[in-house]
Amino acid sequence: MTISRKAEYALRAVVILAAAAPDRPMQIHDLAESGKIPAKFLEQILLTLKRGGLLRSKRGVGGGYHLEKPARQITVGDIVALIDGGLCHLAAHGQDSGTAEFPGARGLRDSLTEIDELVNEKLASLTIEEILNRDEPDAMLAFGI
Amino acid sequence: MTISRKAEYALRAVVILAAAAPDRPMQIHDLAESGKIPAKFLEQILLTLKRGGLLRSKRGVGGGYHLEKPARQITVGDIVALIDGGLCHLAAHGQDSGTAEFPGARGLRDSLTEIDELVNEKLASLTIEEILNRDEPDAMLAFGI
DNA sequence: GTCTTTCCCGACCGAAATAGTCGGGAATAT
DNA sequence: ATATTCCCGACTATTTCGGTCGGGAAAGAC
Repeated sequence: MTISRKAEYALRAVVILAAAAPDRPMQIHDLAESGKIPAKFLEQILLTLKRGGLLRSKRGVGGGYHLEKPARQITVGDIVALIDGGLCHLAAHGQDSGTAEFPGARGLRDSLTEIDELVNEKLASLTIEEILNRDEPDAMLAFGI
Repeated sequence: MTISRKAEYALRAVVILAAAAPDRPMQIHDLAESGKIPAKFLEQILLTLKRGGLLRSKRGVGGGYHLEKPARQITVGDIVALIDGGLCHLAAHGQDSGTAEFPGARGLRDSLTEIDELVNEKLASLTIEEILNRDEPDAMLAFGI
């Protein structure tokens, strides 16, 4: 029913990276500290995000992670899909769930699917950039925009 | 991330009961068969729904379950809340999750909470009656309404 | 009464998912 | 060389999920 803790850690990490200087990579250690995320666990997560094409990494001294693409092109949906494997499903417990046929069965399936789609659309349209802008509503004003 | 199977069983059961004759109670056994739900598991579920005030039961010969109130006054949200204990939460992993403070933390929380609320509103406004009507879109026409 | 039907209800249980940890290896820079 | 940093598979502990089991208690039927 909930987004996994792992996915939430992933979101935190990406948000932090998006807020940081885009040229300087940030190390797992620092990221873990800022986000209060177990470092070794975060390692796994970042790797997944990297494999998913959201992050880029660099090894050795001065290495670390940074975003692969601009924050406006990364959505919460992307991240959750990578980490939790697929998006939210209220309906669809797969194979047999559709098998049961009783009066109202179709209506039930359809109704849940509809809500499903709503959530997934929302997650897919919510970008990291929006989240950041939301955090400091007057940030843009401060920059005279 | 998903609605639990238990909650889906509960939904099926209530939908079936709503579609059945409102005066004659229906037994666990029959309900289990119609909904393809493990009988003993269903027993647990129905009991919870009863304690939650959604169903009423009668023991002995000719006993069974029926709705406590009309289908239009029972929502999917009611059922999910009773069975899964609380509604959907994308955000809010409770105690410590709010503790982490980094740039974007608030925006992240707020964004997730907003989607949360959207889903919960949807679930809370979707009634069993609507589900049933949806199943047979022309049922009302058939009755000359 | 007593017998049958039906719900009531707590305890238990195996499998899977969750939430990590561990220990080393491979690049990269100094 | 050697320190730093990511890479990566294997392992583990805990919790949740999805049930099962076995008896008890009420309400009629006879």
